[in-house]
Amino acid sequence: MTDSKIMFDSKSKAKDNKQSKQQANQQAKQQAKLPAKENFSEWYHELLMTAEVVDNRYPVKGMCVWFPFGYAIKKNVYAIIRQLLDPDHQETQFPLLIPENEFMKEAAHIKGFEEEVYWVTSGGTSPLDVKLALRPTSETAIYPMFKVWIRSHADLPLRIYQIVNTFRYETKHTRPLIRLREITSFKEAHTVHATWEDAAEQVEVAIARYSEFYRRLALPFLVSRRPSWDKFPGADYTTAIDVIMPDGRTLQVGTAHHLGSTFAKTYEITYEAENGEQKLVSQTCYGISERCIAALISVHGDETGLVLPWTVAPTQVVIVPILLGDKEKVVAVCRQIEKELCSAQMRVQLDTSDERPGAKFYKWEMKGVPIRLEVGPKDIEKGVVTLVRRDKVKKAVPMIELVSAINKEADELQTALYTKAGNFHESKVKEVASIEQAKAQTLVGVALVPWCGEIECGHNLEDQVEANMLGEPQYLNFPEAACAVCGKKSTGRTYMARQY
RNA sequence: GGGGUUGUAGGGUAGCCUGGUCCAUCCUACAGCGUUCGGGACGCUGUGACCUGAGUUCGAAUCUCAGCAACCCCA
Repeated sequence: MTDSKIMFDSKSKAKDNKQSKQQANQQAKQQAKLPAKENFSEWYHELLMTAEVVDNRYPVKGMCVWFPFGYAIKKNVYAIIRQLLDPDHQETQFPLLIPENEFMKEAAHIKGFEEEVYWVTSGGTSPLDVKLALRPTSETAIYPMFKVWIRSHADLPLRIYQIVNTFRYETKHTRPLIRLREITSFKEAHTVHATWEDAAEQVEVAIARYSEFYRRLALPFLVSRRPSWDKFPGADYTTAIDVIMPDGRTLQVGTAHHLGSTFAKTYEITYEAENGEQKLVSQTCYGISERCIAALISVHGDETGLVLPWTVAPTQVVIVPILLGDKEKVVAVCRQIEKELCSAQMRVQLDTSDERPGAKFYKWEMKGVPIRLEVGPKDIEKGVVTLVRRDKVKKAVPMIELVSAINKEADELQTALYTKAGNFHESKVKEVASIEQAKAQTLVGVALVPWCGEIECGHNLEDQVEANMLGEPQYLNFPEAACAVCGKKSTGRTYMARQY
């Protein structure tokens, strides 16, 4: 009797357990989805981990580990940069360590970086005679060599670039890929020219290349001339590219600096002109870092995970077999398709793991794979493949036209991504007339504010609007309007935003 | 630069307030076996954690201090 009671009890308990387990299961599945993108910060951090882009658990502040998958994205993205620069730039590599005496030569430059430099002060147990800086950027490493390399006008223009890690002791809050103490993938180009005008032209070339780069990533951006108080330390002027993030703040994802002859004077970089005269060179430098990946991920991603453009996706097509009926035949057909797509130069993955199809769908959507193919008995019977784009467009395509159909869908996906991103971008930039309007707009996006160009008015704007000035929009013309501070009429404008 | 919150298996969590019930809960992930497979399968078995250091105490995941790290808000 007691036995039966115990049995009853344990049985009902087991039933309760099962129910609560199912509930917990459902809950866990809900939680497995990413947080809403409106909650940008949380969404961003979780996506980086779940999609395996970077691992922020490395035990040094501001330093991340690239997961192999994230690294694969990075390689593909940087392949585009290389492709755009290689025709007239030479890739090179300079040392990480810079001797203190070289680093300390250029006063304006030092002032901009001195609080952010890591120093190597000893070798083993012996203190170093000359301290060594970990490059926060490489001007002071490269330019002493330029002095040695450049002799005559025939050596100019000189254009080099390197993709290296740099170190900055950031005191502000660090964020994966956005604000790091070790920037792992700083692409810095350095060019040397005979005249100031040639260098100015090179800045335009740089911006054009970067524009093309971001177009290929389907990312809309703003180009602006940074205000004088926010230019690169030692530069004549700085032109920058910013992307608007989902929360309306802007991320600086590219800069091009006209260095004039500031560094040329300091490092005595001169050339012999055709008339035999020794002249100072004019220089530029321009850079892009892994922030471009942060922008890529943030702008295109959604609550299901990454959304990657075709050109940079580590896996472009995933094939998911639906193992029903004649399983061996399904797998055989999948292998055939895999082979065909590989020979069409696509990055293909056939997922034969023993998860169920649904689980695979979620997994590869998290990874941002542009195109998924589902192949099951029904498809085979009809001679088709079920094709699903990452933006959820789904159709059956005949097996014989598969390669061309995929190429077409990849193109359309790219267009769709760009359109979507473009609409978002447009919706986030607004012309305003007053400080109050600018203040309201910068809480949600970017304000385009009339500005006479006076430094005093500029500082005033930043103080009163409580946002940063990105600077004057480039390649755009505006009608006359009254400066939001002093009321003076001009055609000048500035973008204002809260910046990352 | 200023303020705040937090640190428990690979990830997410319960326990902390009020020290002993905890060789630490649950979900997920992972490993093995079997049954499954057109949108996150199930059963059985198994692996895995109290950030670091010092202190208080008979006794610390729990209290105190410091360090390291992460996140949020403001400038």
